[in-house]
Amino acid sequence: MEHRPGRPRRPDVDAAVRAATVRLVAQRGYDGTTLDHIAREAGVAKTTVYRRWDSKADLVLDALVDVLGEPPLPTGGGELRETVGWLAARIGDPAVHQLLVGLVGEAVADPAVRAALRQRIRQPFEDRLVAAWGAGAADVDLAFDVVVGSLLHHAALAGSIDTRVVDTVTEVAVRLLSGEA
Amino acid sequence: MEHRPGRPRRPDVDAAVRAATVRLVAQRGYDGTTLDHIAREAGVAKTTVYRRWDSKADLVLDALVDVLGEPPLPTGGGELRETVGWLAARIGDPAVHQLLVGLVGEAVADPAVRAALRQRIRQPFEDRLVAAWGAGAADVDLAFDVVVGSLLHHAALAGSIDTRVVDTVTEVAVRLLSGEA
Amino acid sequence: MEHRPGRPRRPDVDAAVRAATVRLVAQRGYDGTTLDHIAREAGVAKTTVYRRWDSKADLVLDALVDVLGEPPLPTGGGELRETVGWLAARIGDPAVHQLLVGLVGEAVADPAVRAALRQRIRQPFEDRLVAAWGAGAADVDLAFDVVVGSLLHHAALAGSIDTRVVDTVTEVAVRLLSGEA
Amino acid sequence: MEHRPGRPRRPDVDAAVRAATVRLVAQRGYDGTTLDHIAREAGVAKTTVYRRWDSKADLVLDALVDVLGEPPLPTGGGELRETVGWLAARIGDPAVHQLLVGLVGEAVADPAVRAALRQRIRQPFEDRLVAAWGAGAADVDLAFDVVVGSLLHHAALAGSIDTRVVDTVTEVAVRLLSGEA
DNA sequence: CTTTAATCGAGACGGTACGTCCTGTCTTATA
DNA sequence: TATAAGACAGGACGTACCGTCTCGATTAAAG
Repeated sequence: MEHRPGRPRRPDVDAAVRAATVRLVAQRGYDGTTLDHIAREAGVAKTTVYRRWDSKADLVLDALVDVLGEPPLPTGGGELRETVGWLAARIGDPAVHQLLVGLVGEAVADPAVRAALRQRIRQPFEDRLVAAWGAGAADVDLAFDVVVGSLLHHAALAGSIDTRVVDTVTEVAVRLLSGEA
Repeated sequence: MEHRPGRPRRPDVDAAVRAATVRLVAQRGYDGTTLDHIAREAGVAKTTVYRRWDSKADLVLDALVDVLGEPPLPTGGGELRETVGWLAARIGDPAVHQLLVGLVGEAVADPAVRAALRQRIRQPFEDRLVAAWGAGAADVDLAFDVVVGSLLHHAALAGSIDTRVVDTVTEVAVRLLSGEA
Repeated sequence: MEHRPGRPRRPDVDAAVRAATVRLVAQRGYDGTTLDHIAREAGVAKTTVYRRWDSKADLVLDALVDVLGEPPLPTGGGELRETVGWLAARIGDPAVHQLLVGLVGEAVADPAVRAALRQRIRQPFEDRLVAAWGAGAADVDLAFDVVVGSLLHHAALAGSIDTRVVDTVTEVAVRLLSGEA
Repeated sequence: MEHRPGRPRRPDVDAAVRAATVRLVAQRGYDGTTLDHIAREAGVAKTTVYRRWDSKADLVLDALVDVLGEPPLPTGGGELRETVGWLAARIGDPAVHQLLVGLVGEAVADPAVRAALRQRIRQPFEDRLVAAWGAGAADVDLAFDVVVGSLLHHAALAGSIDTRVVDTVTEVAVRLLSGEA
């Protein structure tokens, strides 16, 4: 039980700021959301936000990890479709795809965001599937890109996500992972 | 042969500005590229750019349409794979995916960009496939989203595009369009 | 009659910003006056202020030169007392000493402000006396420092300026300049 | 011999903090000196500084009183010129005028600083002269403002203090106090 | 050959977000 | 109670970018 010197950070701030971030980005998009606005919404000074996260991208990624949740544990047979379906459904959540599409935009120009996105979003998903199914890492990466990329792009062009598309994309990814490609 | 009164527009400006846009966005990304910078690079005043395009998004879309080119005409049998493969290969061009990913980011917040992207990028592709193959518009849209979305997302997370991925994604899309889904 | 290219600067902005600066600094002091506040008060964007003046000190000095006015022209005999008395009276104006004391504070740390203060405030006064009276530049500088310094310090410690002090300081300076020191 | 409950204050802290303040303000000026910086330089936590002094101005004033020292005791005839000359010479010390000019800047906007400056800097000087010489308080105040104000202003515009100026100003003040005005 | 009308270059302008800095207050554990 | 360490609120700073505007100068066709 270690004690670091100095005043401890307020324990509720992280959650409040993340929640404000999710709420505002879902409403107004990544670029339309100001750090000043997030701070005010969370009832916190802007300096406090910058003390805990290095940048807007860092904060949004953290909020995304939080709101995304963890892939379900394998519960018997058929968990492949279950896991992939869970991912597709999560992307369907407007909060999730708004946060994600903003980060993808940053990732193009910033290798650090790129790496963080791979490690904190794609990796847990990959770990689960590799462990439970013995799938190849490269195949899982591809399936992930197909599910997330297709649905994100669909959402960007259509404004929302059609359930039929979710199902079809899930089907495609499952087939890719089953080695039928 | 119509003549509007007043000084005619310099005929070479459009091409120069588009070329500067492609070059700069490919190098520095969408957000990292300034309109002042584009204008200077093209040897033109910022006013001239805004007289011809309504906004940064409008200009970038135009530059993208230009650099993307047109889907190849059907040349006999097998043009389905040919057309889809052409699209996938074009996304592999760094200039293309840099321009596109910036626009997708804008599209999320701006319905006008959304509509323009659908009409000027996806529509020509769809028209070609529907005309030549009798495919359903909804299926073509889906295939388009899978190809473009998957590859864009792959590029965003990896920094570049792997040829193996291009091939696999093409295969998946062709299968979707062949009605085997 | 030269024409520089580009949109000409709005001709009324300089005066409006200077006036706002004088008004606000007189009320709230140098440190208590924000550039945002000045801009808003002048009905102008902050960027416009920064385009015309390099820094807060630069702007305040300009406003001071404006509100200080010019030493009176010699009108016959006795203009020595007249000129010195004019200076002392101007320092008595709250706007003048508020602006000035702020600049003196900056001058201590910033040689550029120091030089500007010497050139734009003290020089015109010195020129007048040297030209009309043949006084030595060093003596005039000293007299200037005594008048301005004493009254500024008096104002800083008392909160306002006593007329008796103005008269005595004027007397001292005149005597210094008359060569009786 | 009173004992207050709790841990006693470290006895060396006051001196260390005052010394750090003098050193840093002399080097970088009042505004250029941070309380964080002072604390670090003194090897002390910022909290400790704020427990002992109410504000930056309060601390700097205290450091100034310390570094200024006390006017010399009358040693027979001629102590008027001696006392005034001592004051003028002390202002010539860069540390003294850097600290002082910063405080004068604060005094303009803050009546508390004004009062403290009068009481802790000017009062001892006044007391000495009134007691030993029977001079009027108003005259002493004026002489003080002339000496301090003139030299401070001279230093601010010139960057340093010329000895000739110190002598002349001393002379002027002595004459003012001798009732020859 | 003058008028008319639109273009171009150059740069000012409003508005808004950025990320940094500093003061003074606070909250812990430890002495 | 003092201290070290550091979190926190609040607010100013100066910079950057977008899209609009206002000029003078240019260029062609129309009168």
